Order: sequence, then structure tokens, then C-alpha cells
Amino acid sequence: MSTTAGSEQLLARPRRADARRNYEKVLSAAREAFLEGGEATSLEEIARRAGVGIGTLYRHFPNRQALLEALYAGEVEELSRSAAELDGKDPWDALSLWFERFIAYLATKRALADELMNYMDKDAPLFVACRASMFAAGEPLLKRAQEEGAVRPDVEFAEILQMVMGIGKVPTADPAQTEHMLRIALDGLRYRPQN
Amino acid sequence: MSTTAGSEQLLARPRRADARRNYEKVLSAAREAFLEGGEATSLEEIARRAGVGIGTLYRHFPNRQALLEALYAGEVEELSRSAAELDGKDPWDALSLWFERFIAYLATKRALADELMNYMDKDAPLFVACRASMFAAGEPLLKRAQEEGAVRPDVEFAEILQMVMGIGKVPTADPAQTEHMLRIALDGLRYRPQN
DNA sequence: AACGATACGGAGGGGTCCTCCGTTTGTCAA
DNA sequence: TTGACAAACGGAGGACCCCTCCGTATCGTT
Repeated sequence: MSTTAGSEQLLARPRRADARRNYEKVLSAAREAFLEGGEATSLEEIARRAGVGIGTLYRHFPNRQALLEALYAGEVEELSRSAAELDGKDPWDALSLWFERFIAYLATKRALADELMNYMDKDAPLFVACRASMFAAGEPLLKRAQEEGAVRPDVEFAEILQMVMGIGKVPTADPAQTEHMLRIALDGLRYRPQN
Repeated sequence: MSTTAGSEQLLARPRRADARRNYEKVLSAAREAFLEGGEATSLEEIARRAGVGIGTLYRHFPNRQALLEALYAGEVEELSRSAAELDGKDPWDALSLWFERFIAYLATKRALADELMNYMDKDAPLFVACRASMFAAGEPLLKRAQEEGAVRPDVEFAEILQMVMGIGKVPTADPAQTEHMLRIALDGLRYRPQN
């Protein structure tokens, strides 16, 4: 899967054949488990699903956060890559479309996003790399929209990203609600104080 | 304290003198502890601070969430009450000022807010009452601003509240960052698609 | 085939939430 | 004042969780 290919460059993967196998097993068991069971799934449960001892899980991922980060790495790269497709479009449309995708991504991975927010300010190398990847993908979209005058100049990519993440994290019954909140907030990017 | 007065009407308080005393002791110990130690403070620690057995704590608050809700009740009422002072002001200023206060409130009680977001959709009676209180305070401000034409008509109070909560929950190094995000999002309320 | 080095697995330490129940204490009627 | 009972207290301990440690098994190489 391409999601794991992404983290290969960032994480020193284990060497022996069985180790590599188990690494993958744990990772995909974790992916499944978080999708189904929500954020509270225990590592013991994940190890059990992967058919692996708890000790093995911890050999590959020194703690809970490390496992989440490894999952995160692959998914984020995929999202970042999707910005490339938006090059031709109208600057504003491209920007807001990309953020919509971002929100959709957060929606499916809410459990992940929840835990990750807590570590947002941490500087784990893998995390820094992911942030960089997001910036590389999204910042040009913003710059382009600003240069065209579609977005006010007094906003920075970092804060918009955080704002969107915050909105994406709000639990709603209907995804349309989240999307509406996003639209309102993004319209704030277009607002001009003195008109 | 007025903060506890609020929850008196919503929670059936214990009857015996020592019980009432201990109830207060636990509540204020919890307030302190969450302020200092962050969200992860254990209930055992709170009981210890209150000079009370863990069993007693659980007698008054059947689980962790219940304790948080009880804390929440008082604080929210205080915030809601502060909307009354904004009656005279310009509709737009009143609305955005109130949300700014809301954000400031969330900032000091982040630990609380964090846990509470998880239960946002739950219908615990005390929670419903708190939401009602917030609506009573904030919705008129929005309506007034919409009638004056300062805010677009296609937004509802509930979603704005959620949006603001989402933004407030984002951890930032500098409060000014959060405030800027809020300003951008609120400017979205004033944006008009066809100009 | 044999021998490191590498990786596995699960018992168990320390922590948390919460329950259960024997003991203590407040309250009220006599 | 006293006695009795409901109400409340407190902490041991069960269930669960994260994580560590180390004896055992397996891989890869010679």
C-alpha cells in the first residue's frame, strides 16, 4: 500500500524478515482497529488482532504515540500528494477544495486526529516532517490565491491549517454540518474589512 | 461562590451536613487540580487533595465525567450571564465580543473543554441544561446582528458555537494566534457571496 | 549444521477508574 | 440526653491499561 511506502523514508524500518512482517501486521491491525473501535482501543487489543505479542508491538513502536505517528505519516503524505492535482484550477477553488479534502480525511480518521492534536506542538522528527509535507502541499495554494486577490493578505497558512483542524475535530452528527462550518470559516479568508 | 450556585438547581445535592461539606470540598479540589495539573489529573489525586476517601468522591460523582459536568455547569452559567452586559452595544461588536470571551474562557479551562467535547452530543440532563443556557445567552446576539444585516442569514447559532469551540480547542503557544483564527472565522459570518 | 545477532512473547510492575462493603457519623424522635 | 437507624465515609481490591524486562525462539550467515 502506498500509505506505508510514505513512512519508509521517515522511519528506520526493522531489518529481519519476520520483523518486517510483524511491523506491517501491527500497523494494519492498528489501522483497522482505530477505524472500527475508536480512539480508545488498547495496544493489547491491537497486538492480539495482529497475532503478535505485546512485547513485539512495543519493540516496533516504543509507545502509543509512536504507533499513531507511524499511521499518521502515511496518510498525511497521501493527502499532501492530492494537492498536485489541483494545480490547474481557479486559485480559490483549489484552496477550498484542498481544505475540504482535508476535512474529509479528518472525518474518517477522527480517532487518529483526536490523539494527534494533543501532540501538535511536539517536535518528534516524524511529526516535523509531516508538517513540512502539509506545508509543501497547501501553502502554494494559499499563496496563489492571495496573489490573485482572492484571499486577504493578512493570513498565514499555519493558522488556517490549525483553524481547519479545529473545525474538523468537532464531532457532528452529519458531515454536512462540518462542511458548512468550514465554508463559513473559509469565507472569512475572503472578507475585506473596508469595502 | 456563584459558580456552584448554578449547579444547585440542576443537581440534586446531598442532604447530610458532612455530605454537603465533602461535595464542596471535592468540587473545589477538582477545580484547583484541573487548573494546575491539566486534564490528566487522577480522581485519586483529587480525593486526596480534598481530604476525602476515593469512595466518597464516587458517592457524589458516579464517574469522571460526572465530576467534569458538575464543574462545567457553574462555569457555563457564569459565561452565559456575561452576555447580558452586551445588550447596548453595536450588534456585530456584541456578538464577536461574546465569542471572544467564550474563547478566553475555553483557554483557561482547556482541560475541561477537552474532555467535554467528547460528550458534546450526549444528552445528560445537566448537559442539555447548559447548552440551553448558552443558547439563551448567545442566540439573541446572533439574531440581532442578522436582523441588522451585519451577519449573513444562512448561519445558525448552533453551528457557530461549535465552530468557535473547535477553534478554541486548538492548542496554541500564543493566545493571540487563537484570537486571530477566531477573527478570520467570524469574518466569514459577514461575507456576502454575491457582492 | 551451527552459531551469533536479532526478534518474539508474555509475566508482571505501576497506574487508573470504579465497586463493594464493613465502619463511622449525623439526625431525629423519644 | 440518649439510642437507633439511615446516610455517608473510606479504602481494599477487581478490571483494565501502558509499558519493561528477560528467557526463549528464530533468522541469516558462515
